[in-house]
Amino acid sequence: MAKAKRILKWQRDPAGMRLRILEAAKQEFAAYGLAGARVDRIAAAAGANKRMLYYHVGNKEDLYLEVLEGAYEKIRAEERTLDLEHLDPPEAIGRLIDFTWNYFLRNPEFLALLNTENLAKAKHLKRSTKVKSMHSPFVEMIRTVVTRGVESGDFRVAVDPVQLYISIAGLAFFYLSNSATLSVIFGRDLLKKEARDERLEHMIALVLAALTGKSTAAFVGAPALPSLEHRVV
Amino acid sequence: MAKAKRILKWQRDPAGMRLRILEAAKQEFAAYGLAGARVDRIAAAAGANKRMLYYHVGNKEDLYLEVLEGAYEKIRAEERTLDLEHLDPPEAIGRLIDFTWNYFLRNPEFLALLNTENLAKAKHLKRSTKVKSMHSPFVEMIRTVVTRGVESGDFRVAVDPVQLYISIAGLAFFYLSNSATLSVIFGRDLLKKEARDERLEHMIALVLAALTGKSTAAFVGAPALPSLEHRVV
DNA sequence: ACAGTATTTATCCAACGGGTTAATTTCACC
DNA sequence: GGTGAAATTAACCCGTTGGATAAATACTGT
Repeated sequence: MAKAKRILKWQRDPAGMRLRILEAAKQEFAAYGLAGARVDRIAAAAGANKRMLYYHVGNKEDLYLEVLEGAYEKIRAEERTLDLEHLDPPEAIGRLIDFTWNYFLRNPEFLALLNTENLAKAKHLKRSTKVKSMHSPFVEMIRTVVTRGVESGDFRVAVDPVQLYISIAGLAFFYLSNSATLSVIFGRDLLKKEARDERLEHMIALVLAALTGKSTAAFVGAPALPSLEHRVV
Repeated sequence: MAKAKRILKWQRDPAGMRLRILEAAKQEFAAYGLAGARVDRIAAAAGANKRMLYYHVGNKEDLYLEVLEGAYEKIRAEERTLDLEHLDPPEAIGRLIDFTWNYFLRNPEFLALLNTENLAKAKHLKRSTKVKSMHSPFVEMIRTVVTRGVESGDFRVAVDPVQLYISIAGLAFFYLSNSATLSVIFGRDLLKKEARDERLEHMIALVLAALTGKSTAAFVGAPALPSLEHRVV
């Protein structure tokens, strides 16, 4: 019988395959956590065979660490393009908040991955050499903004940049990462457009009011005391 | 051979058993998440047999939901004893922050459970009738404080109580829940005593400064710009 | 063309893990 | 002191899952 060699059964594409595997793995780990993730599902979603994961990346935990490192690289890379140095300090902080918020919104897997890693007490991250090095520049960027703000008189207080960043990230992270449970217990959809806009305004107003001492219009104008009924929908 | 009936192999204690199972389950789910938790480990830790879980509570997910409900009940119950109504508004908010922070510190499993439930998109919580009802009073408690603060002139702004609570919780939650990864990334131990104290001060100062417009001593005096080196340790 | 290597597929398996069945022991009440 | 229900134990079942093996197929340089 003719062996029908003309029909290619598959093409080689190691680089592409690797990317598809990592992308599929990211979604899977984000959706189910490390323990809940299934290697077979990752393979299927990547249009690959399970064996390929082991060939291209390694075992489940190696795969997970690679995904995690990639996630950190991506956000820190985007942050580097923020160019806060050329804005006046309050604007710079506002922009950082805005970016952080929208990045978290656009990349919900990032939040889930961080939670997963913290459940594991960062044991994978500790093994990672890549990740540790990429944060000093980021902290320095914020420190510069704060220093400039204090010198210009825009900020009445000098805050520890790490403390400030954790606060900014926390205001956004908790809201989004826990939106499912918060929506249930407070009986309103925290992810709908108006709620998201309101949250962003609230966060910016809160942080800038504390830093500058001046109440922004947004903060004052926030939809306070919406009604006696807390279900605003 | 003598049957040695005198020696009791075990005693009945259904109520106690149930409690031990729930406590063991809480630790297990908090430590490993829902998917990572092992029914056998829970049984062992409870000093019980695996079969007992199914006898006293139900399957793994029922067990998990019961643990989760218990966790919410516990924090809301403690919050109810805060008695914020009798404090003047800034003090009341400070106290709420202080309580939230310390509760999270004392009950790290609570944070882990919430993360686990959010990974599951709150699908268990949605089935729970108990939990939804117990949050309105809590929101009203905060709303009252805010209203009083605005009326007394202590607060220059009226904030949505839900928004405010999410911010307070977020400031504490993110720091503690993510302390493992953050400690690695920023190269300093965020859980050591001084760091914890500093964080609490920072949070109170941040929120109160935003609400009252007045900079508190604590906020100004925060260990800002610790040095050019961000590793403070 | 051809050899050698890189990539992919098709199976297999041993361990694990949730859940169940059935037998055993304790205790409350008569 | 006997009896039946409640509580507990021990043993097993069976689908799942991470990982491994070996064979097949495509590509590369010569």
